[in-house]
Amino acid sequence: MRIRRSTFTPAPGAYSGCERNEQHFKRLAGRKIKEKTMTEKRGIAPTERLRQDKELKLERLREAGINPYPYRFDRNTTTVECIANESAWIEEGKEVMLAGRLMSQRVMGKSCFANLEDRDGNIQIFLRKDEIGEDEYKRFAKLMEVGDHVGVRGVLFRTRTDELSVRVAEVTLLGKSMLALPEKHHGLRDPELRARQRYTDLAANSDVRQLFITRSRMLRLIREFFEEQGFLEVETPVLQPLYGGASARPFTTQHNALDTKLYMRIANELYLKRLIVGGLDRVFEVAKIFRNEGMDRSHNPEFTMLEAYASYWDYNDLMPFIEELYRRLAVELTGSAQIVFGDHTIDLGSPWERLDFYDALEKYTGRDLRGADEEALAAFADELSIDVDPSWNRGKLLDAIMSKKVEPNFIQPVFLMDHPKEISPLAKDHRDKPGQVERFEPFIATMEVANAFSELNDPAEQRRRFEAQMGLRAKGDDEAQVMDEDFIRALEIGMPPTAGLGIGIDRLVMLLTNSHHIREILLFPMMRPEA
RNA sequence: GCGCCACUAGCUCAGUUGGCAGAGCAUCUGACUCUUAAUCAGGCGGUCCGGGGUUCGAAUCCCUGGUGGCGUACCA
Repeated sequence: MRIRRSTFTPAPGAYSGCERNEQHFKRLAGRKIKEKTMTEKRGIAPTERLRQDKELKLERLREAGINPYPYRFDRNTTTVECIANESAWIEEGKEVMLAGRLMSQRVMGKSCFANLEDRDGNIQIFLRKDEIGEDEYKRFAKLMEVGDHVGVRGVLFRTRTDELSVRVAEVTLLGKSMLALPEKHHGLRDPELRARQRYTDLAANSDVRQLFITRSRMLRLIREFFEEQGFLEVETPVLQPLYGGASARPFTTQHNALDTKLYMRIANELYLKRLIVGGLDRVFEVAKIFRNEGMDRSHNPEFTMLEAYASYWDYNDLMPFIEELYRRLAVELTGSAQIVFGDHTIDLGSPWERLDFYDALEKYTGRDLRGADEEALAAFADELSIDVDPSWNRGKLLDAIMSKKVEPNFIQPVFLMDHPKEISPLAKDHRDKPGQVERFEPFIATMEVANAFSELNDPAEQRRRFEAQMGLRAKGDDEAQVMDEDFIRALEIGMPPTAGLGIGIDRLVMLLTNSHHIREILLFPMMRPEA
């Protein structure tokens, strides 16, 4: 903890019993001694002074018989409802009871303006000494301050400068703030502090609250969409004895009672397909996924992925399905199927381009790689100044060339289709294209936003694919998938033709909120622990 | 991982060639009954990220450690 840079040190005893905070207070205590000696010459340190001011206010409130942390408040409306019903409520003289955080306070002798902010909005409140009484007025002006939670009772009116306001008859302190809120004009900017202290970020920056409200609405719309189409929402294990369904390194953990190693899931694919085998027909899950890999602007070690499986569909059914879903989300959340992302305007409305994997490579590299063998691909990758790992096979090489030379061109939505079999161990062979599978990945703004295929349901073929993966693993590819005998048994029980889909929820939120870092759209992104 | 950049008051930021550490907001005191980044007057507030070095003198130059940002690599 870099104490010097942090205003937001909790009150001693506030979280007693928490080891981290005990350490924290030890440091604070050490610091106080140091500052006391400084006080003699230079006065009191700002964090200490702010705390002392606030503690004095608390004490005075208690002396006046006010509980600074009361139990509840009966609000009968919100700021947004006040704005929406303004004229009717002014006319009928409706008494409104609002609760929120005090975000500004302008005291002018015997009258005072302030702003009250709740989750969705902000409204000005107005207090006069001769209307609420001297004691209550003084308490509000002197002992309540920006950051405090307050409740007010009053009526709506328009000020002389024509701003909708609440003429307050009674003000109630609902929760005293003991630490200063960030500067009111600029808010909290430091990206590290914003992520580490999301509570402060949310309190200080209303646009951040709006973004996470949008994320929540998006998830609700997605659930509605899948349910309309007859999908059943299910839950599958996070802790798994075998991990599978994707190529990635897992987090490992230990179950004490079973004395066994467990993995945090890197995908839920194999479990959802077991449910299709069992006859649940159409299922989906909004799943927290964990991958033990690097972090950057579009990767967090834990992230949210939606996976869905539909019996009797193939991957051709999923393309219009995804187009419709994304278009609807854009329209509902941004008001238009044309969304702005950075410098680009992206059209989610019209049918998306469909591009065969090898055609895409040819289009952007000028080379037809369909028949190219491993050696030729390695040479070509080298030519394109791609760092080639000698352990890479044909599939990895193709994938690397695709990532480096082709994907950066995918600004407008495109379905990249029919991937090489080598990099798709769970997808069904393409019905017409030997060596390729029935798979597609939609790209938008160069981000891979989903992954879908006609699911492989032939148990013998699935076994051969797993065996090929195990071969890669033996050669040192620690992302290769592992054999799952129980999954093979499930396929032997019998899986109908099925189409499967995975959607990266976080990336979709980034797209629809024009956010360019995953940290911006996760409430609590992974951060290095505070030292 | 690697490369480049940043770190100054609680917050947002200035700080010239190496020469006394600055502003706004917040906080405190006073004035003010329609303000709204309220205003006006006055006051308090600093481990210039930590450690080491060069120098008469370091926020500033050098070395080193920490944290973060951007780019790059693997991945969704």
